[in-house]
Amino acid sequence: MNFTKTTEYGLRIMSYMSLDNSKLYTANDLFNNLQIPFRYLRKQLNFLSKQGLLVSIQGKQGGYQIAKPLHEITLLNIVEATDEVIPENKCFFGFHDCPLTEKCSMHDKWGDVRDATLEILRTTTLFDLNKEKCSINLSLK
Amino acid sequence: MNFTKTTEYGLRIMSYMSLDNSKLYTANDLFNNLQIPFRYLRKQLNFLSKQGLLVSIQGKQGGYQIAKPLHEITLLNIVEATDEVIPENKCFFGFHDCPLTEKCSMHDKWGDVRDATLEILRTTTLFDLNKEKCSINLSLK
DNA sequence: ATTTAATGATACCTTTAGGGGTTATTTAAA
DNA sequence: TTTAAATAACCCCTAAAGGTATCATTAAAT
Repeated sequence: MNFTKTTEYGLRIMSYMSLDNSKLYTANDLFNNLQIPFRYLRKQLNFLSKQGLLVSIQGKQGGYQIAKPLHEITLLNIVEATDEVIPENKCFFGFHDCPLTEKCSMHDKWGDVRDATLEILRTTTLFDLNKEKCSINLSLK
Repeated sequence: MNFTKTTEYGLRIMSYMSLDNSKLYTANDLFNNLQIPFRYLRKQLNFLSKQGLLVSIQGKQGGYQIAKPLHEITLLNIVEATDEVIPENKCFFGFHDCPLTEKCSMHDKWGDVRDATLEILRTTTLFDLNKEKCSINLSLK
């Protein structure tokens, strides 16, 4: 009942980099500021680049940068890139042939929660995160 | 962004057995009606018994039965028994030292979703599931 | 008493998420 | 043109979740 570490790291990386999306961040820089194991961070930066969320620049003075305008990247984009997203019609009890047309009490209740979750992920962009004061800086040691 | 299989199975088992909580269900019976691998099902029935959610009766004519009145078992009880409990104040970005007193936009938004999720799990009992028509039967092949 | 139909206990196997190590490749700067 | 600072690629290790196999124990029915 959580995001995977990979998704969590993905959200953390992208949100941190969105604080200044014109800047080129090195893996070392991110390692020093985020609480992510170095090798795993490297692997994931690579992955996020291949997914088109980051642009990577090789060589000396290289680094990573957010690939698109902040308002074009939603949290759902990040979650989808790093994990399987909850299918829209997933049965609460995990029956793969639970017909959505047949309503059980959990279908409705759970559907509401799932929809609310997805709605937030879908409508919140990296730009939105920084509109208001965000504690990302504060939350780092 | 899902329950674990173990939690999903737990919910499935308990909800199915709540259709008739006076009945003694054998592992074989449950295997024939739920879509859970037999050996794993056996292990989990054992586990749920130790957790006090089921009562097991050994020997010929034995089986499993829900341990308490249906209205005394919430979905959260089942989730907590089979998975790590969802922390109340978990930072969306997974920073373990993210201070809740400092508000970032995600803290509020995500907090609302998390609260709604927990509220449903906490307030829905096995009794509630069967108040309304439930498609559990229909969802089985 | 013996058989039989049930659960209990335990150890093992498999897959995958998370993490680590090493060597190549790129490119700006000396 | 060599060096240094960066990313890329590849392979391996570990722990935990999910799943399997086997044998022991219980207790009703014969």
